[in-house]
Amino acid sequence: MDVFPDSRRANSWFDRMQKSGYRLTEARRAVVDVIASSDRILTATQVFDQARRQCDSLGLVTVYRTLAKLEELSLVERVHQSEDCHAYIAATPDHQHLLICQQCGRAQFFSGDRLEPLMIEVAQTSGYHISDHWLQLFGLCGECQ
Amino acid sequence: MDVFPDSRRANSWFDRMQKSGYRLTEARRAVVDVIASSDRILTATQVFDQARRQCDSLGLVTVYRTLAKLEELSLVERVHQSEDCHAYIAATPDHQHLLICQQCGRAQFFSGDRLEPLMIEVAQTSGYHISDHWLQLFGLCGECQ
DNA sequence: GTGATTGCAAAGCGTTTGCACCGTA
DNA sequence: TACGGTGCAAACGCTTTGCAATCAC
Repeated sequence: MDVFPDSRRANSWFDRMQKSGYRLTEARRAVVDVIASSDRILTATQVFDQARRQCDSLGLVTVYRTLAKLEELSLVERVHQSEDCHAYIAATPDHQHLLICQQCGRAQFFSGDRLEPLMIEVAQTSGYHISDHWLQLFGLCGECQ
Repeated sequence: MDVFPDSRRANSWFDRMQKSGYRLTEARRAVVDVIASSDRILTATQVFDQARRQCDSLGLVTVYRTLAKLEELSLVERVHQSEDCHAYIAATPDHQHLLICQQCGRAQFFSGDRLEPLMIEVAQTSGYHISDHWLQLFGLCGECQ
């Protein structure tokens, strides 16, 4: 299911964090383990609930602070949906786009959009200088159909 | 700049609201006038500040309630950006995509994406049933470059 | 040892709700 | 006149901050 074996991704994140000067605490390990191994988008509270099984002294505040650091290191990205913009998912190193199951939150990245021609056309007709784009697909995953 | 002359759009919204059983009050007129005539994305507070010039008894609560009704009638849609998901803009009747200036919030819709082939391909490789898509471009408008 | 990290409690922010008064239809 | 709409104040939920205790390095 996951391209990245769970523990391997978590370990690579620990490395990155340590190299960036962050200490490895039990609380951070728990939070990282949860997000790095999840194939679904998760809210801070969902991360908290799951990570608490592994570190029962964990506070919600630490989840927020760890998420902020992971986002800063581009290891995690925030996911926007029409009603809810408070979910997170493990990021891909290259700029890819998300496909999200609206029922269970299972998500995967895809690439291969050919938006360049459209972006050039829109830039010309609008006079805007376009620097970024966002593409996201929504639907139902195999198990939720 | 606007496809739709400001007052004409506002008036068509008043019609729609009245036909849906909503009363036309001074407060609603002020809120509608602001959003219908703006070529920028606006937060509830920005709508409030601008509409208050026209209706000085206006409360922020009424702005939220009016925005909810306009959204329900598909006259207004919520705009998401990476950091901020609290803006609104006059909607287009057909499903189009947004181009937003990251500096001033000026925005315009565009059409002509050719995402069908990509969506079919992603659906096949992922096993998802895709029902919706989101495309948004970000950059700087002519005046902000 | 020392400075980063933690959890708690409290504050902050945008948004929603309860309610009595007001104004449209 | 009836009842939908209003503004105020208070409540709400999520997130951030202040702080003293704790723990990784």
